[in-house]
Amino acid sequence: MGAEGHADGTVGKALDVLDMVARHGRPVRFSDLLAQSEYPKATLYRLLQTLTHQGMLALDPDQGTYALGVRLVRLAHAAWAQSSLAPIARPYLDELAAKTGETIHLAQMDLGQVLYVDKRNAARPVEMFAQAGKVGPAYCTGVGKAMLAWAAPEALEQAIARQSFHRHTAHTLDTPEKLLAELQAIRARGHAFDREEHEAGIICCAVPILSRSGRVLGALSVTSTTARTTLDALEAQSGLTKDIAARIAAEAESWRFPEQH
Amino acid sequence: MGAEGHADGTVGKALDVLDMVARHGRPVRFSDLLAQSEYPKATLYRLLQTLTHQGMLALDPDQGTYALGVRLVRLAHAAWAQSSLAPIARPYLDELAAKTGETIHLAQMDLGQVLYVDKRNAARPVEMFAQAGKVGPAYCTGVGKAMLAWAAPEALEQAIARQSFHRHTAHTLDTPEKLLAELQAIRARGHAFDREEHEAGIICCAVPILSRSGRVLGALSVTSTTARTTLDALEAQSGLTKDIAARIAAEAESWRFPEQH
DNA sequence: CCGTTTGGTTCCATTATTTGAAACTTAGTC
DNA sequence: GACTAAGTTTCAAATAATGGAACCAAACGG
Repeated sequence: MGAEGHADGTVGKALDVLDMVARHGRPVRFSDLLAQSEYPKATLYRLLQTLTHQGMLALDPDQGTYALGVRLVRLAHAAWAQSSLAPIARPYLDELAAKTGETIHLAQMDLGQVLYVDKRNAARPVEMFAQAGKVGPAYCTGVGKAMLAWAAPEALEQAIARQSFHRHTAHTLDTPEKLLAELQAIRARGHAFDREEHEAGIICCAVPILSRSGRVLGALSVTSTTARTTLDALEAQSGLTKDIAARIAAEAESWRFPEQH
Repeated sequence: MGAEGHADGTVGKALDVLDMVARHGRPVRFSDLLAQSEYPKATLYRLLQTLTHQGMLALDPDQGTYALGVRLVRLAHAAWAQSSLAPIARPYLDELAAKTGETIHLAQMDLGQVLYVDKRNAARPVEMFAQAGKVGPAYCTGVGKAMLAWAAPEALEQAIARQSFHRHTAHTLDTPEKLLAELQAIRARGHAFDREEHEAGIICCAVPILSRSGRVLGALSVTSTTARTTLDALEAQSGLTKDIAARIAAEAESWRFPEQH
C-alpha cells in the first residue's frame, strides 16, 4: 500500500490524482484529497483544476466535490472497443459459453494485476461492463497464472514483485517459490487451474491467448463451482478452450495489420 | 476539425495525445501520430513514453504500435460506476423501458456534446457498455436539447458555440436562432422532442434530470420510430418519464450527501 | 457581533521540467 | 554499400511546475 512512488513528471502526478478520485468511489471534496495526497495544497489544487478543465474530472459546484469526468467515459469506450481483446473475442466467448454452459472470463494483464475485460455468466445472458473492468490478483487466479506462465522474464519478475501473496484460502499459493513451480507445471500442461485458491468453492481452468510470436495477449477461463463440477470435468473442456483462444489470437493478429486502402 | 487549441500545460498535451490515439480506433504507429500532431518529434515521443509508462497507453513491441492501455479501462469502470447517473438510474431505466416498451436513453452533457451513458433497447434486454459511451450532437437530439434548455447561461453559450449545426435531415434546426427559440418552447413545455432532426424516421421525447438547485444532471429520452408510433403517443408518456427523472434526481441528490459514519 | 477556525484560492520568486533542433541509430531499400 | 525512413537520444534554452505563505469567504463559537 501507501505512496505510489514512481510518479514521473507532471503527467504522472495528474494521473495519480485521477486514480485517487477513482479509488474514492464517490464525489470527493478537495480537503479529503489533500489529506491523503502527498502533494502540497497549491500543487494538488492546480492538478485538480487542470484535470477538471480537461474534462477528466467534473467539479460539482453545488457541493464542491470532484468526480470522474465524462471524457474518461468516452476514452473508456474507445479503450474497451479498441485496445482490449474484448470486441474481437465477443462472438468466441458466446460460443464458448454456449458450449460449456459455464461462466467465461476474458482477462488481460495490467502490471501484475488481472483485469477482467469481458465475461459471460452462466445464468444471465450478458453482464454489464460494470461487471467487467474489475481487477483481481494474478497469483491466485486461473487467468492470472495462465498469463504469468507465458510472460516474458522481466515482465514476470516485475509482476511477481507486485503480488501480495495473501492467503485467501487454504489452497492459495502464498510464496513466489510455490508460484514459480506452479507456473512451470502450467507451461508443461498447457493450461492453468484455479484450485479454490482465491475463493472457496470456485474452481476454473484457464488458457493463455498467445500471439504468433509467443507474446501473451490475454487469458480465457471456464469457471465453475465445486458444487456443480470438478476440475477433471473442466479440464476435459480445455481442448475447446484452447481452440477458442487460438482463434481469438488469430483474429487479433489479423486486426493488427490494418490493410488500409 | 484541426488543432485542439486550449492545451494547458503538459497534462493537457498528454491527454491530447491520448485522445488522438483513442480517435484512431486501432493501434497506431509513432509516425502516424507524428503526422497529425502539432508537436515536434521529440516532444511527442516523450509524451507517448510517459503515457505508456503510466499504463494509459500500451506499446505493442511486435508492431511498434500504441493502443489505449488497461489503466484507462480500469479508470473507465470507476468513471461509469461513479460519476455518471448510470448506476443510480439503472433500475429506473428498467422500469421506464418495461412500462413504455420503447428504447430508453440516459445521457449527460460533455462540453456541448451529448454522451450516452446508458441505454435500454426495446429488443435486447441490456446493451453492453460499448453501446453506451457513444457521443452525439446536442442541437439535434432530444436529450441534447432537453439539457441545453435548462443549462446555465454561460454553459449554454459555450455549448452553442460548439455545435456544428449540420443539417442532418430536413427537420434539423440549423441555426443558433432556431435552436434558441426551440429551447424556450421546451422550457415552457417541460420536455423536448426530436422531430426526426438527427435521423429520418427516429423521433423521441426527452426530459431533463434536474437537481433540487435546478442544475442539469442529465436527460432521459423515450425513443421510437415514425413507423411504430407518433410524437403525440410519446408525449402521452412524458408524465411518466418526468416522474422517473424526478426519482433519479432525488436519489442522485441523496447519494451526494455521504452520511459517512 | 466580532474573533477564530476551516476550506478553498491566489501570488510569486525559486526550481525543476519540458522543449525541440539537430545529431544519431537502426533497420529497410535499391 | 550508399540512401531512406522510422525511431531514439542529446543538451542548452525556454517554460512550466512548485509550494510556502498570504489571502478570502463562509461557517462557527463565545
